Amino acid sequence: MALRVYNTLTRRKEEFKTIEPGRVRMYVCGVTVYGPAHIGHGFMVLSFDIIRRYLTWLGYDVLHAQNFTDVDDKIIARAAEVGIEPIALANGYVDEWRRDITGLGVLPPTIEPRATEEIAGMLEMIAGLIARGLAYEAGGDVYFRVRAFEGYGKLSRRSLDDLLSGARVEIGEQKEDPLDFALWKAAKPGEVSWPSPWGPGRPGWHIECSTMSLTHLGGQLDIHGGGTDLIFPHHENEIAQSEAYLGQEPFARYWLHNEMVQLGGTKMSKSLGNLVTIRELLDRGPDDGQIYRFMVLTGHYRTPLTWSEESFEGARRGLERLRSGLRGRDATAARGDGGALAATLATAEGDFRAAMDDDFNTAGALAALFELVRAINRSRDEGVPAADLGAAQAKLAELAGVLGLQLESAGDTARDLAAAPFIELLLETRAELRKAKQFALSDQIRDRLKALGVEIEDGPQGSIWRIT
RNA sequence: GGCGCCGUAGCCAAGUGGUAAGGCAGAGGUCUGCAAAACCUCCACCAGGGGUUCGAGUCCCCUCGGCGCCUCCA
Repeated sequence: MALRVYNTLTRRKEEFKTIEPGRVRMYVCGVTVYGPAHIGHGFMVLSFDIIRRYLTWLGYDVLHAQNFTDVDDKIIARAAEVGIEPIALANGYVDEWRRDITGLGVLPPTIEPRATEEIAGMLEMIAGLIARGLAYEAGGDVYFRVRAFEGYGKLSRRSLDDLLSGARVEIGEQKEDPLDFALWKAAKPGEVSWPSPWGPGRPGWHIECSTMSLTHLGGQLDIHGGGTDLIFPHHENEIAQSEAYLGQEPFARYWLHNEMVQLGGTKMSKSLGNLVTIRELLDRGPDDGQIYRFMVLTGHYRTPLTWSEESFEGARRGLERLRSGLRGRDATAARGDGGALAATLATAEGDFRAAMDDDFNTAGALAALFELVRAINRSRDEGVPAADLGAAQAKLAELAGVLGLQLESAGDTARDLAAAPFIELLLETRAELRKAKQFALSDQIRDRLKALGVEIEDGPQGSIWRIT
């Protein structure tokens, strides 16, 4: 079974084949850093983090570039409001962004280019487009000549006539055609700017992604990702610039787009102001980043995610249940055999992979993991040998890790190692007390340990404990 | 208006044409000194109406409802 991905360009699922064997070049449009990131951005980075992790697990060497747009109209406007330099404002939100996505457990991209550090490459590309007759200078601005690029509209499935009705020309712009878009914008007096052959100015929004993917990923891409709201005009324009400049197509073999997060019936966005920031989410609890990831996993990246406290709480409980599979790793007396468990293990991994191979069907992958959890828990109750149980638990943790879920609590790995023998001692003592029907004392031990963050659960094979 | 997406149980949600995964919540049961957890069992006329087909949640058309994009957007 091979991986199949939904390609926005063709509007169908296609078998995934890389340009270079074993290597994936993936460029994902990042964010404009002029405000705090919200959970819609979180959905985007989580979606592509999961895709990246899965590709890596399949054995691909994944080059993952994700940019920061750190100069544009909104940044300049916001900086003026706050009274600081645009670059300083952008820097602050870049730092905040990195903290936020770390809190979501997202792997840092391989390459994180910033627009302001790539000006030279953009100038070269713009000059090249002018030389090819696909762009022109007008009053210090440079525009892309849309009608000179034959394939314009192929990603968003729009005709030039459709576009014309919605096109608009800002005052002061000297476009040849309303459809043309800016590659370079002349600086207004006092604005942050870079020197160029056409006078001081700054890059247009779209050119940065074309340049950075060319510079850092070497031209043609395997995957180009981003939110659906970027299909038009951003990605359409990137295609025009890149294919015109490179003289080859496709710019990207697979265009992957995540849907939008909904809040209160409409899209969550900065301009509408109806948003929950990632910071707010993470500040609520140390585990809320993982819970949000679980919530994302229960749906699909191409289906809108509706945020509600109710579904978030459902995700919290679901994640807890998934984690129940890792409880009581060493508490099993050898009894029974692990044959059934081993069989489920193989089935579950196969189901997991089949689901993920089908355009990253994470909900289906989770279902396979729950199947495994149930088998593990049943086996633990039955008293399967520790080695069989451990193998199944290791596989569960591995597959969950492919989705970016950390099932072991921090305490399972490091913090409690030193305390473990003492906790075991207390459990043995308590077992004696219970045998002697000294329930007041045994309950006291349970309560006191719980207050210290150690939860005891009595089961048919003895008691197990875990750090909460 | 143009280009698209979606409508599956109280909630979230998957679903290659062959009588519906999974999670949460709920009901009953097992285990247990108690608690918690776990385990077992139960819980869907797939928005509505036509059509194609031996057979449709799945394909086609229409209606109703929700959403996105149409040069700020993840």
